Parts: sequence; C-alpha cells; structure tokens
Amino acid sequence: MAHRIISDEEFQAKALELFRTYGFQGVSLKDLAEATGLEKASLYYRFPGGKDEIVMAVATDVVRWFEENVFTPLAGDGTPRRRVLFVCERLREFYGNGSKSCITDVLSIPGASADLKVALKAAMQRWLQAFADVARQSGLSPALSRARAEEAVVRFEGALVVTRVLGDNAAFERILKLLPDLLTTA
Amino acid sequence: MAHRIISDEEFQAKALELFRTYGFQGVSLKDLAEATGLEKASLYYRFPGGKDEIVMAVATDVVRWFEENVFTPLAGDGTPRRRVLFVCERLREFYGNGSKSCITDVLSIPGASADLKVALKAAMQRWLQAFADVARQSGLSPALSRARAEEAVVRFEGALVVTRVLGDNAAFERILKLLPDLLTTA
DNA sequence: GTCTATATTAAGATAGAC
DNA sequence: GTCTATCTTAATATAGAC
Repeated sequence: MAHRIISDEEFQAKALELFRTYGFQGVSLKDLAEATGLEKASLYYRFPGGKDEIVMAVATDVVRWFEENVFTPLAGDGTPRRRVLFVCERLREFYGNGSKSCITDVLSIPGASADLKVALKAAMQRWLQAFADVARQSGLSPALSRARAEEAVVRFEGALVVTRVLGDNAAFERILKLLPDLLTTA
Repeated sequence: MAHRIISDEEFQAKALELFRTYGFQGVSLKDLAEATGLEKASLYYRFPGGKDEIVMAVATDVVRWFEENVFTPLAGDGTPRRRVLFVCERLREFYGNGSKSCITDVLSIPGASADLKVALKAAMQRWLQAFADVARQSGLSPALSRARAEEAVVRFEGALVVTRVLGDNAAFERILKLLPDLLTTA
C-alpha cells in the first residue's frame, strides 16, 4: 500500500477515542494501526516506547486540551458564573453529551505505566484546584470552595459512570445543569 | 502437582479481586489460575465458557451479596436512617474503605459479553430503586426520593473514581458520612 | 475434577527494504 | 517515514492421561 500520512494530532485523536472507550488493556497496537491507517512498525517509529508512550502522549494532549478549554477559561474574564457556563459547554462537547467515558477514570485502572498514573493524579488535582478557585472568586469561603470543587468533580465522574452503565445520559445532563450553582452559589 | 481444591466461593472471591482491580481485559486465565491455584484447563472444566463465564459468575455473586447486605437490609426493620447506617458499614467493607474499585464501573468498559452489560445495568437500577425506596419511607416525595437515590449512587461511584485516581480515600469517607442525610432528610 | 501437554491465535516488538 | 516480513511472548482454548 502507498505511504499513508496522518498528523500526530489526528493520530492521537483517534487513539484517544479508542483508549477512552476500551481502556488501556482493551486497545492493541493492531487496533491503533487499523484505526489510524498506519502499520504497527510505523507506530513504533513515532512512539518507540510502544503503547505506553502512545497512551502517555494521548493523556498529555488531553491535559493540554483541559488547560486551554477548562482551566484557563475558568480563571478568565467575565463573572464566575458565566465562566462556569462556558466551561460546561466545552465539557459537554468533550464527553459527547455523556456518551464518552472519562479517560482519567478508564486509564486509572492499573495496567499502564507508573508515569501515567502520576499524570492522571496531577490532572485531577489541577481540575479540583481550578474549580475551587472559581468558587472562591464567587465569594465562597476557602473551605466551602474546596468542598464544592470536590463535590463537582465527584458528581461529574460519577455521572459519567452511571451514564455508561445505564446507557442513559440523564445523570450527565443533570450534573451539567447543576455545576454553575454548585460552584458559584453559597 | 497433587490435586488442589478450592471451592467455587473461594474461587470467585479471588476472581472478584482480580477483575475489580485490573478490569476484564486486564485479567488473563493465567492470572486467574495463579491466583486460585488451579490450572487453566481446570478453569475450563468449571467454566466451559472461559473468562466470559467466569466474570459473569463473579458479577452474579456480587449482585447476590448486594441483595443480602444492601438491598434487603435497606427494606428491613428499624428506622430508615438506621438501615442506611447499617448499609454504609457493609459498603465500607465491600469497598475496602475506598481502596477497592466498583466492579460495575470497571466491568462496564466494553470487552466482556453483552450479557454482562445487561446484568450490570440491572444491578445499578436495582440499587437506585433500593435507595429511592428507603428515601420514600423517610417521608421524601417520590420525585425527591428518586433524585436523592441518583445523587447517592452518582456520588458514591464518583467518590470511588476520585479515590482511585488520587490514591486518597477522603472523598470516599465523605460520601459514606453523607449518605444517611442524603437518603433520609428533606 | 485436576493435571500435563499442546494447538491456535493474538499481541508486543524489531529488522531491513524502499 | 512507512512498509512487509518476521520474531517472541502471551492468551485463549482443547486433548487426553490420571
């Protein structure tokens, strides 16, 4: 077959969809090759570390996306409530209205590298901090801000699990609707 | 090696610990054989359907455990609040103070049989119903009871995810402490 | 009912041509 | 930079002895 080209961005987008759906162990290099149109040997050329390096690159990309579309907007201009509303729409897109799992949930099941585990933990801590900061800016006390941030992340992650198990995104819709009040109202 | 014996109960308990930790795809028949002291061929004698049949038996056992230790007590004697308190202690045991994942979360990642998916969905619906019933018996309206039941399951599942990712069971402790009020107080 | 041995298929990984 | 081809290891699954 002729040489096929796919950018690293496209490649990692395809890989993300596989990993967040089937988990680290549920995705083989053959799956990645088929989904991206590259041969396995080409994957090793781009990522000499194999699947561990690919999933790490995917996770790094997701963190970058969150930095740009969630954390930065949360600390940006406008009222805290409007910032949260904006972020809710970004989250709705990223999670496909609840139809797509949280990659942090799925990849936190042991199997991948210790580095990935550390990165996932840091990403979740970053998320908690960003939520707590916007709550603080809404006038909530430091303690309540931290509590609401945890509640928001916990309910968001839980809603994605319940949505996946039930095959019904009602729980996801409810948490998205709730988030603004949760993070900006005492 | 001499004939080794392990009861189906012991076998499935070992299998449960593997599956809830590593997920369906993360557990091989070799892993199951090593953890239980049986050879792979013996696993096929007990479970001709292989890993799919084993994980299904494990899930069925877990549902039975929930029936006995969660759903039945929730509908039993004593005040609703005391029933919820009792169930919280059973849940604390089952989830090892938050150190053990929810098998419904972990196994709902695609990979196993369609039958398993159906069983997991039914189990979660059963859990929602049991929580809603106890809330109803506490005097909450039907609508509020359903909402609180969903909130409880969502926050419980989310707390387990956050606990696993952060390696800190604080979120799990908080949801356990919150459950009685959530399900019995307007 | 469990074992040893083996067959078959899939996964991870590398060598070398182009 | 991607390919074909191949190697090695691991996984699922079965046959047949005890």
